[in-house]
Amino acid sequence: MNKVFRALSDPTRRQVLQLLRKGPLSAGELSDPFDVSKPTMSAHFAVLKEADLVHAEKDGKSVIYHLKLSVLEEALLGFIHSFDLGTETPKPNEETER
Amino acid sequence: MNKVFRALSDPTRRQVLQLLRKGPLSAGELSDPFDVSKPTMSAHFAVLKEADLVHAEKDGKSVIYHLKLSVLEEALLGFIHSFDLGTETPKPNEETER
DNA sequence: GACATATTTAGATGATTAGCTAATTATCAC
DNA sequence: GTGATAATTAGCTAATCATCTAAATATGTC
Repeated sequence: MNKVFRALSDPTRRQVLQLLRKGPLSAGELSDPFDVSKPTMSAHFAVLKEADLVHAEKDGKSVIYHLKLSVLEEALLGFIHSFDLGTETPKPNEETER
Repeated sequence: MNKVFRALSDPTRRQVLQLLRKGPLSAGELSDPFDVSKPTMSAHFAVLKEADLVHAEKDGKSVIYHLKLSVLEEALLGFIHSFDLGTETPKPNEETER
């Protein structure tokens, strides 16, 4: 969960996730709209993968990235719900990592 | 919105927000549970303030911090909803900052 | 095998970040 | 005003981060 928020802290990575809304895209296709080098984009993909927000699948010369919407939703909605004080399980404290 | 995600990327800051769930707390009270120096916590508060996630109010010698739940919700739910493609207003693209 | 294409790894750099201690500012109580 | 308490600012450091170019690793085509 820490990794999810860390991954989401970069605008480029958030935009990559948005691009994946409509369906899987290759690393190249995902990189095209951005004005940064391929290696830089590759590093962004690695962060998203590490956070389990995307799944990478090799297809010939390409690598196809799939959005893992459920992971994104669980992290964000889970966090938001922890503030609702009523819709939430009596889980008084979590997130003591660092 | 970029600032919100940036602010949320740190576990300490997320925990500060959690502490503020039940009501306003002073800088000192917010710092107590953490094993870092007061100045460091003060810097965290500044980031949260900058993201508009908290409101600071001076009260005598103390500074009382209030959670701005609406800002948090709008940012996170807004982002999540942009993936739902159906529950969402036709706002095709946003977040082009950086 | 030689070449082209797609992506990642290696290695370096400048900027940002979280952390600290020491000093400063603000407020309250005598 | 002195002294105590609460919080922030100043100044520094080590670690992390986003970025780059060049090189390496597939994979497919001829």
